[in-house]
Amino acid sequence: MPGQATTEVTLSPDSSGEKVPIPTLERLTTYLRSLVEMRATAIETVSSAEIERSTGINAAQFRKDLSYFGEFGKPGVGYSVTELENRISRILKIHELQPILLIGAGNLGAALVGYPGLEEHKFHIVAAFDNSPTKIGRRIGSGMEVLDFARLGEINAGVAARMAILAVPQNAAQSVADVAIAHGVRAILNFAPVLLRVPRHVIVRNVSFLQELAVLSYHLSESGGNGTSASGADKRNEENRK
Amino acid sequence: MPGQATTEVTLSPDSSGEKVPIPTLERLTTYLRSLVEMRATAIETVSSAEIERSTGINAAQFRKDLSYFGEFGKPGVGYSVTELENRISRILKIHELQPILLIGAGNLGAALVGYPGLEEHKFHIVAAFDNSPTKIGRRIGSGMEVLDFARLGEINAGVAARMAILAVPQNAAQSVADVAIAHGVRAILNFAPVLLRVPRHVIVRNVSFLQELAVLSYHLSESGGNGTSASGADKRNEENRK
DNA sequence: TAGATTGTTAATCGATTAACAATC
DNA sequence: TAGATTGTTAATCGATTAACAATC
Repeated sequence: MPGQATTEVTLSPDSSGEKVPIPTLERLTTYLRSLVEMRATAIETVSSAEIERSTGINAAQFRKDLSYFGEFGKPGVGYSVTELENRISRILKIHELQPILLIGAGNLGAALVGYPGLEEHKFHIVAAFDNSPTKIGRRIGSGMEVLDFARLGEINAGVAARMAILAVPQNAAQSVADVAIAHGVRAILNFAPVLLRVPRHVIVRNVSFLQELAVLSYHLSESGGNGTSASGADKRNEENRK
Repeated sequence: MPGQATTEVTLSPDSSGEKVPIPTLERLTTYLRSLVEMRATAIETVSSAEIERSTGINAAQFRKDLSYFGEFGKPGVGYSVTELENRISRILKIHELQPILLIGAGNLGAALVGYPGLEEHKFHIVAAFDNSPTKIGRRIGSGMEVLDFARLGEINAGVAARMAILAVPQNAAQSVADVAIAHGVRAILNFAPVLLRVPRHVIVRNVSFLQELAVLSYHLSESGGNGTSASGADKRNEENRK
């Protein structure tokens, strides 16, 4: 159970001294989304069984996930929607604006700047960079000017962002990451299909459309022309209506 | 080991009758990418140790992953780069063009149509749909016309795509998915932050930027505001696992 | 042959789920 | 109180990794 070979942060993930599994963190956003919806519908209290119904995530899983961070509910009653929402936001550090640098202002970069969910969750793209003269000076999203990538250091000295989104071509990704890291970036969301080599204190998450499509493609061929069903894709996609 | 409570496809994932883990499928694309690069460098043979170096994925993991699909290498020698590349492509059914419908022609949709990796891996977006009059008739990517979503059935009767990418707003996602499924779509890559309820024979994969950012945000706060790294300056990397 | 590297089994590690005592 | 639902422990399930006999 406790420490083994790995890096071991042991900064107390919150209450218990246990390391929080990544899948747990991923699910927290799902709970959050559900809670926001419930609040919008003026629902005040929610049980783990109701969370299961609305998110597809097992109720025991939900309770276990929360247990890494303390106690949140009242036995026999459930959870306060607003309180739980607040606490999860704090756990994920998205209760306050989180400044982010966007590097790469192509189609994908533009899509991200315009993505409505970001601001809603307090993720704030504070600057967009590109190194192409045809893009520098143009505006993407709702009026954000694309800056010369060469100015990243100068700009980040002011805004002090620790997160960056890399939406650059494969061959540029590593060198761009190096520069970003040199100027204080410590967490990278990488859209380029490359293994980024980074110092130990930097965290990288990769998003790969191709990977997702390939998994679908495989299952499509597996379940054959007939409908044998491929057991669970990702979530629990049972249920139908209509 | 063999059958238990789950759905159990038992259509032979390929050689062994075992169910292939999703993480294995995800890694196959990574291997593929690496192999393509090696072929470009005229490397003819590769060992699992070399795969580990280039992808960051454990050599035993690589061999185990392949074992679900048969035997690929020669003991003492390694794997033929081109042969392995071909076989993985076939496993993922991306050795031949895979037609895909794009639904939602906003920024994100446009980014996907323009994404160079797609065609490279034989994923072919054959039609793009939207229901907004301001988008219908316009062209995205390199000249693909945006069609009225109402025409999806008609169009898919011709192209017979089984995969769809959903890049629509949250509130439209479910109804759009229903329509797509009614017209033959059986695999969905969903970018909207919603739990899609679909019939059992349909597979969904979700891509959530927010989830990824949240995980980064959490870790950022965990590893502390100060620089934990007492050691070396900037570079000298460590590999980045998952 | 000697050295290298595979494919696979077994050991480990980690995550999910079921079960239940505690408690509102 | 009786019923509901939590938080947590224990059981299960699944995935990763190490180890090694087989073999080129």
